[in-house]
Amino acid sequence: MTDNSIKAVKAFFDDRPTEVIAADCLGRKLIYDGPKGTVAAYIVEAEAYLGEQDSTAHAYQGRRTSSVEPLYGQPGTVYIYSIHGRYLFDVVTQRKDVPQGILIRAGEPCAGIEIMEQNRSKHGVNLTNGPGKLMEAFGIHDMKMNQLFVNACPIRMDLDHRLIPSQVATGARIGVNQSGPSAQLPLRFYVAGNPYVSGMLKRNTLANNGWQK
DNA sequence: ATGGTGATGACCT
DNA sequence: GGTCATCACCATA
Repeated sequence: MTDNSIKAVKAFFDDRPTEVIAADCLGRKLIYDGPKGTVAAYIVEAEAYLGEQDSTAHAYQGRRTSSVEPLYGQPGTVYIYSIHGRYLFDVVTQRKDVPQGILIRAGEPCAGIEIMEQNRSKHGVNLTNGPGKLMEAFGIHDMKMNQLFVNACPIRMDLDHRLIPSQVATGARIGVNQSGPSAQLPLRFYVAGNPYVSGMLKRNTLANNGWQK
């Protein structure tokens, strides 16, 4: 976690539409330096949340309570929240006071798989094919990193080495409030055919897990 | 006291 | 393997 990588990550999460950033996260390596060792996964699914004008977003209509305050921080700020007794991991996009962000929903493990199996008591796709599962696999089960900064805390993104999806698929976001106007927007992005995408059916998986060769 | 951006296991095919 | 009802967790109010 050098100053350089902090700068790079901040630039990555700034100055582009949030949906572009979400799609560009696919294939990026998410790393966590935890107490049991280093674990990492290639991001295979991410969703964009467009803040004040997005009826599914925590900051809809400018809602600004202490719980959503991290969303108003610098690009690259970590926003962790709990739901259904799980912890979900977001990264803030856009400049300060523009409360947009992306939710990382799933990843393909690439390091520390034994640690993840231990943390999850599961194996295979069930390790990381959901937002809560991914965090549990990483061994993150509190909000200590909430409001910290990617690459300046034990969660890092490696922007130098990545996989390229053969095809990026889009769809409506999962589990969002259906009552508002934004519910059906195609702001969910995932690697087509990757078995670690949440809800991915076996019959729809592709060769090479949907990555370019 | 409340409710939500999930996950599980039972049951069916 | 796929579908669905049910679960209880914890942060916030």
